[in-house]
This record gives sequence, C-alpha cells and structure tokens, in this order.
Amino acid sequence: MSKQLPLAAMDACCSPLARDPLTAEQAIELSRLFKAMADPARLRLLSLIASHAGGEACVCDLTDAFELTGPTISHHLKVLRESGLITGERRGTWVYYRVHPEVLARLSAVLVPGESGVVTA
Amino acid sequence: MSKQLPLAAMDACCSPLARDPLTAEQAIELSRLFKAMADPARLRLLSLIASHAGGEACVCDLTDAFELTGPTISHHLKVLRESGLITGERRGTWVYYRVHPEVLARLSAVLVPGESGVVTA
DNA sequence: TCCTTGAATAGACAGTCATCAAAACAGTAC
DNA sequence: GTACTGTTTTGATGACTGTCTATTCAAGGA
Repeated sequence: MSKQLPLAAMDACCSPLARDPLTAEQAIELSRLFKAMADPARLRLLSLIASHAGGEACVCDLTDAFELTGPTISHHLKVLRESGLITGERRGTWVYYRVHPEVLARLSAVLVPGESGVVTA
Repeated sequence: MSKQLPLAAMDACCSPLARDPLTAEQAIELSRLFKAMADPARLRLLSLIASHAGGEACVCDLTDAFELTGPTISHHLKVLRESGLITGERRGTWVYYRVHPEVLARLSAVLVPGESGVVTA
C-alpha cells in the first residue's frame, strides 16, 4: 500500500505561477495534484485527516462523515494516495492515513508570487 | 464578459485545511477552484497571464503557446473566468486577461496550516 | 477452522469534460 | 456597407470520473 509516487510528483515543480510560465511538463505534473483535490469528498477527506488529533485518521473515522459507501471512500483515498498527498498504513484491523504536509506546502508556494524564489530541491 | 462570480467563490472559505475539517459547503466551493486549475492547459494559461509583462495578456499571445485550436483556448479561458481566477476585458480588437491574485493567495493560504488563523473575508 | 468486521478491488453505469469543426459575433479598415 | 481578423458560441463525440453493488482480501476472535 502507498507504494505509488511518494512525493516524486513535485520533483520538477515549480517556481511560482506568476514568476515564469509553466512548461507543458510542469503543468501536467501540477495538474495531477490539483485534479486530486478537485472533488469535494477528497477535499473533506484531506481536511479531516490533516486536522485529526495525532495527524492521522483511520478509515472508520472518515466513513461516518459522508453519505457515501465504503468503496467510494476507499476509491477517493486511493486517488489521494496515488497523487502523493497522503499515505496509508495498516495497523492491525484498521488502516490509518496521514497527509504529506510538504506537498501541500509546495503547492501553496506555487500559487503565490512572493516567497522563496525558484523552488528547486 | 467576465460578469460571472467576481470572486464570490471564496466568500465562505476557509480556515486552513489542517486546522478545521471543511464543511460540505466549503468543500464544494473550494473544489470549484481546484477543478478550474485541474487541467494542464488552464494552468499554463494562468501562468502565462500571471507572468506576462504588465500583468495581462491578450488571447492572441496565449494561443500561440499551445497546440490547441482557438475555440478550445477560449473554452479554457471561460472556465477560468467563471471560477473567478481571471477577468477579461475587450479593448478594440483584442481581449486582454489578467489574474485575480487575491484568489490565488487565499487558495494558497488554505493549503498551509501556519498563517493568519481563520480566513474570514 | 470458521465466522465476523474493516478495507480494498472489480465491473458497470450515468454524468461530466476536453476537444474539435462550423457557425456566429465584435471591431476595424477599406 | 463589405471584407477581414480576432474571439466566442454551438453542437457533437470520445474519454474520463464518481458512484454503486458484488466480491475479495486482511486480521482477529470464537
């Protein structure tokens, strides 16, 4: 589980949008992340996990917050996982998810022109 | 032109993702913005406009950067316009677009936990 | 071992979206 | 007015996506 794209998605990206025009490749990479967040259920999942005590939440906690079936929640978690935004870990019966704050931070930095110049590394 | 959702889309949104769980309504509002950015062509358009000299770019400048037809570019610009991310203004023969940096800034603030506490309008 | 519960996968279906060609609209110049 | 250029709208089409039910997998307890 969680073997796909740890956070490699951000490797090439990017100086802030308003500094330099994105290359086609950078745009594709970035769009993958935005696409992962472009759904209300996934945004709420992300927010629930990120704001949960201890920085992680088990799927059982998440399912109750939605009027969606388990498989649908599971599908959305997979999309978030494959985009590199979260990771999941099974501990006994339950699976716990936590966010990758660095990915959110870099995404955030891309949107505002002010800070840090070119975000390499 | 550009009469739709000036930047009302952000009115209710939001404290940072990691601070409080998003409500269903907040998630829907936010997802509209992310959806608008969840396409490589639109991200590049946004970046081209934002980074263009004078803070604005005419459609003719934008079209050349893509291997897409005029109508397709126009469609993407409309999506960005309706999401409140950009505005367009006709001056004579050409139409000029510019970004709404405040919207990008608020979106950016939602992603990182650190700053500014609850972002109420 | 078998059964129960939590979670993920498989497959299907309806709705949405990106793209294009063709047509329409907006300005300018003749 | 007519012709021409730049931009948007319309309508169609193929691909993708969110959701479901049914099934399978994983772990624990009887």
